[in-house]
Amino acid sequence: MQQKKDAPLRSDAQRNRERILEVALAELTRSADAPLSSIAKKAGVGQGTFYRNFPNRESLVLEVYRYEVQQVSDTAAQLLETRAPDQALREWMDRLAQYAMAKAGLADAMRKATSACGTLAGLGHGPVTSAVALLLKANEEAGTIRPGVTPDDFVLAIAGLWQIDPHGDWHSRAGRLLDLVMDGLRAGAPARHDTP
Amino acid sequence: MQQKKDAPLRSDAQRNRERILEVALAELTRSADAPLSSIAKKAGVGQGTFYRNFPNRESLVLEVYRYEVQQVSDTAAQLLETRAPDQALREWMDRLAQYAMAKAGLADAMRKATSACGTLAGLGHGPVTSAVALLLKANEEAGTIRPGVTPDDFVLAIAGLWQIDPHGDWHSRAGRLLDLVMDGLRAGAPARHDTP
DNA sequence: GGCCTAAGCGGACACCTGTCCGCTGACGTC
DNA sequence: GACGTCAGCGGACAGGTGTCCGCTTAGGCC
Repeated sequence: MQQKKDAPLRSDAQRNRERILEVALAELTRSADAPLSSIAKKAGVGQGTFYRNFPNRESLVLEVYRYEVQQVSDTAAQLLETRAPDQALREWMDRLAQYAMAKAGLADAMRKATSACGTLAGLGHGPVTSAVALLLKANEEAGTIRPGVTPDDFVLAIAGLWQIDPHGDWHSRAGRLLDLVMDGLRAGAPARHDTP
Repeated sequence: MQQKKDAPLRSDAQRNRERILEVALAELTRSADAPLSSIAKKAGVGQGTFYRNFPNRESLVLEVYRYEVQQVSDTAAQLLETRAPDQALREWMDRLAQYAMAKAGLADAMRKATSACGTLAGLGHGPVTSAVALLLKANEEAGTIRPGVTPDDFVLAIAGLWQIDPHGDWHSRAGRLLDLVMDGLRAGAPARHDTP
């Protein structure tokens, strides 16, 4: 299906793109701010080729970690199946934080992508947005959060995540932040949240 | 008093610094991402001089807008005199947002400063931190917010502010974010918030 | 198999940030 | 007012991002 967009790629172009991603994964894992030019060189392509495939660092990082991002996004639906909506949401945020901290440079890319087009359109209106929308909808319907919260609101609210230093005690800092956000979302919820 | 730190500056150095700030205000107002090198050139100083005074973009921006930042910070105390603590806090956030949006590049500098040293130490542990601490303390004592919130927590919570595009309808987006944060802070407050 | 053509290549280049270091001139001393 | 010294100067430079454009070559066509 998405072949429609990939098919027109010439075979050598395809190979180049994959080689870049391969090298990028290795280099970015080694150092989150590895020079793009060196990635291009190690992949054996020119600057031009590189930048035609990935106009900037975020787009590269986002693509490199696309699989991971997809996974996190998919988690949303799974959590909703086994948890109360609000617990699912809270837990999903934790996973998101975990990934952001684990994958060097991902948080940064997320941040830039968030502020990119003024809103989270930067994420290509991608899987993350869908996941957030899903979770918010489930919670709104269950009456566990205030009505009317948009994915955009949500992404802004957790923006602090992308600023947390992955070294240091990110876990505690992120936890406090997410608890606070969660409480904010709960405020004004129609349903009493004294779930037994 | 603070002469202690300024006095050792040689007269010509002092003049240079001021000329840089002067030019920077003009250039940054014109375009938030004016090249630092061009600011240096227009101020008639070398790169070295420039960077010795301001090691990076944020430090320049923060200094250029220091007066404004100081003003916002001072507002905290004033608001506390005439408003209930929680209203003072909420209103202060609004002012902060307003300044961040009005002064091109300030938000960016704030963001970088925030994530700089892992925590908000980047702000030089400056007036903003003090203002936040003051507001939080007043609210905690009044029982209008949950106890134990640190300035660091707060700054992380409002991090979304620095991502909002100053064009577009920042006012609405910021308002929604800050309302949410405020509700989050209120959650778990010891006092009923039906202040008469 | 040779040819055509445009998709794709890749390196030179423009521009920016931040560093380094030999030189200069401000200011205390006499 | 001459002088020595070191704080401060400033421009060259290293390194990174992103752009541009003449050349190459994959792949359809005859």
